[in-house]
Amino acid sequence: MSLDYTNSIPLHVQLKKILEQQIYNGYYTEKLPSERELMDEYYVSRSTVRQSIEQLVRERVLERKPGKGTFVAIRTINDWLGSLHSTSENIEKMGMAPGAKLVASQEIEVFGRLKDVTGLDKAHHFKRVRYADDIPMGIERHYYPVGLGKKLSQYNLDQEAFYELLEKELKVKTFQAEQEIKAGAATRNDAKLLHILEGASIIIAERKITDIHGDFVEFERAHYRADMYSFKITLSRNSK
Amino acid sequence: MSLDYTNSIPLHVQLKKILEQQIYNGYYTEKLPSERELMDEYYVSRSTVRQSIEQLVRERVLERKPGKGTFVAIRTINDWLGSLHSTSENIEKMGMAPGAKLVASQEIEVFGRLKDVTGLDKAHHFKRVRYADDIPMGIERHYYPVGLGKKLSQYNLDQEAFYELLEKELKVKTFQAEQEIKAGAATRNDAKLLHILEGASIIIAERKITDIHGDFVEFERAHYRADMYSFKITLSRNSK
DNA sequence: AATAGATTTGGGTCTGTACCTATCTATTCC
DNA sequence: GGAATAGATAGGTACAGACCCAAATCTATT
Repeated sequence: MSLDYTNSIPLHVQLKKILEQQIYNGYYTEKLPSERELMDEYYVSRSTVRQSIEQLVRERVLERKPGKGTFVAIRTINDWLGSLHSTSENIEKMGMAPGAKLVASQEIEVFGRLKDVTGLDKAHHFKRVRYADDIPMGIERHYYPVGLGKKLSQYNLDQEAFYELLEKELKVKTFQAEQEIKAGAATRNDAKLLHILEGASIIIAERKITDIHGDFVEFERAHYRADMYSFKITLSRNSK
Repeated sequence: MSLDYTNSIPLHVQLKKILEQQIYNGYYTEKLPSERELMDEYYVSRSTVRQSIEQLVRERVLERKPGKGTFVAIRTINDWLGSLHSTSENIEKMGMAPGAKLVASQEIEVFGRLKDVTGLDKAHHFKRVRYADDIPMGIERHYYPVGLGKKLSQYNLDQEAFYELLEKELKVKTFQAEQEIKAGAATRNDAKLLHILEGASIIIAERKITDIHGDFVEFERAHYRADMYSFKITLSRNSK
């Protein structure tokens, strides 16, 4: 691929798109050519190359290491989801051991709201209980396309793995997450699993994750004990 | 103020800091000098000036307008808080009219957790009920340093104003917000105001806002009806 | 064989220059 | 008076060259 000099689209924008593509297509997975090499490859000046790369660094797609080179930034899904998901770390800070137990894994028919959100007819459903030490803290229900679910079900899910599996083992390229946080009351079933009273307050987090192409990857609905779980977010005026 | 050429701190970083200072000190409130003027003022090249400005544009402190100039970006507090606070807009989208009613405004002694968070002994406390059409939706409790509270209490707070007042009238330069979202149960008092049953699920949002110097500005604790209110957040891998 | 020093490679900073397009204003010509 | 045009101003793009720091590697001396 090469740049179109007659096009009115700035060269650094064109180059940025090309590099981005090559990264997401897996052509570059680690180290990129040096800035000077890219100059020669695309017949542009170093500042143009640098402008393209700067963009991608800003968007956290690339990382620069002085003296070494420019690298594809490998951010785990938890890195960017982490800004929200934080409270499981808090549990660790409190000196408690986080854990999880798989209580269900099956293919199901999908209908209602779940069908609207996911766009699926059938889904693979995983149900896990989350623990802090031995205290049940929340119930997580994960829904995946059947193909993906089948693959996932071959792993041992009695751990904190899910997202790591998606990324590292199954090479799913997650991209965007929409999250909604609300409150509700525990059903009888919830209550039993969480060792709380039926009707007690729970905090409900729903999350839909899509990949780079906008395709559905996962829907999660989690019910947490209100007395054990909260979400923390820090916002800053200049989003440094 | 001028740049230190002997210093090992890059010129564009030094310049950035100077500009940032001047903005936050109110020296620049609208239009900045042109890039070429800044070149002459600080004896640096245009690209260095541009680098400094680019940084600030990225952090949403400045805005560039081709053919016009570079301007201080005037973002209201709701612009950046908005990424979370969203559901009051949802109510508007549902065709309902948002409203508020002040039910208390007084100076109080502060203790316990509130004292820890705010670092105050006394505070001014405002209590408001939020409505969607005529349905009570949430109770907001705002706590301010007494001086600020006194000023605020002179305005008509039976509206959606608070943050606009802080910014436009009182010129408070808010900067950072820490927000925590959890669930809880309605107290008898809550229940009465919200027209729900005692013990019903509510969603609790606590927010602490500090200014540029890290000084405390506001603490808010809001109780929303779980069936009327939720928080939505969209996260993206490359935070474009 | 070990280590101090030079070399190479790579990003970081900075200058100067040139020309582009967007905006606004003042002037000129119907 | 109103439309077309020419400047002036401001940011946007792009190039070339120079020199600085960081990291890794090679090399020569101890």
